[in-house]
Amino acid sequence: MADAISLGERELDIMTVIWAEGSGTVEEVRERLPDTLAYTTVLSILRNLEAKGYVRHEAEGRTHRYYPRVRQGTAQKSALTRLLASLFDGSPEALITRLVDDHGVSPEELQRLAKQLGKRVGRSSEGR
Amino acid sequence: MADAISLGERELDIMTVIWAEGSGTVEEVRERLPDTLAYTTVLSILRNLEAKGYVRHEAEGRTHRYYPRVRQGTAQKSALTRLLASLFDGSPEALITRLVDDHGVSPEELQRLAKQLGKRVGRSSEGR
DNA sequence: CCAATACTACTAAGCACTTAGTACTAACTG
DNA sequence: CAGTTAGTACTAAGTGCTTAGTAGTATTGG
Repeated sequence: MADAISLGERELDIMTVIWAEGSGTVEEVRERLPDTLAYTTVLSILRNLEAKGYVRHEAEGRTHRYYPRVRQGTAQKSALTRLLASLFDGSPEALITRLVDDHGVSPEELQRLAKQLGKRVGRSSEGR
Repeated sequence: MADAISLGERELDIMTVIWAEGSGTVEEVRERLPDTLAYTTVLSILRNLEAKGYVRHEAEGRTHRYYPRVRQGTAQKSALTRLLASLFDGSPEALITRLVDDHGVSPEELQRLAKQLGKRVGRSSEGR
């Protein structure tokens, strides 16, 4: 698991904004966060994320614009791998069963989704 | 989310043993952990878990035997809820798609699972 | 040019989880 | 019954994430 992505809660909030918008300055990110944080807090977290290699920045006038260096899909994969290993004994089926039982996914929807996914071609492992 | 369960990595390791075995003394848990930890470390974590209400203990001779007070299913639900909200925009479909793309679940298996789940009756949110 | 403004860099404190040592207590053994 | 052993309680230090303040730098307007 060379590139396992591990994010704290706030870090994830911020990455979510960056992923959704494609990029962002400190102020732009700050505005879009679900909770109000100090400018310097957002900056600190962005710098941490940069130190971990999850974002990079470019100077834009006198401000810095931050860009993602990892894809959301990669983070999703990492998080799912961790969750499967830790709580579901590595069984995706157990996880899906729980989605059906607890998260409002009906077997009918699941079937529809299965058909739809079956039609797609050669996408067996995207991620990178 | 009244009963959201939040566990650290080691705490989860230990809960996993307790769930799998049904109960355990400090030493029993320690033996079954994936990594080697000091006896006192395992005890500390169990006591933390007890303080959070996730396990309880009974005296057994001169040792303590720890029992789960929350079900693994409850922890699975909490973890999935958190993951869905944080990385999948609340979309179970997006999560399942990622399982298919990255975790070796074929659309055929998914379809089989959907059928199987469809046959079950009235289990909309059970747990064990 | 100088002051105001808009940022970034540096620093640090708080919290939760992890880890484990030391001290204490109860039970068994010779 | 005293020493050894097994186990728990108490204490504390380390780490990483979160949060934000203060100081410094660069741009811009008068």
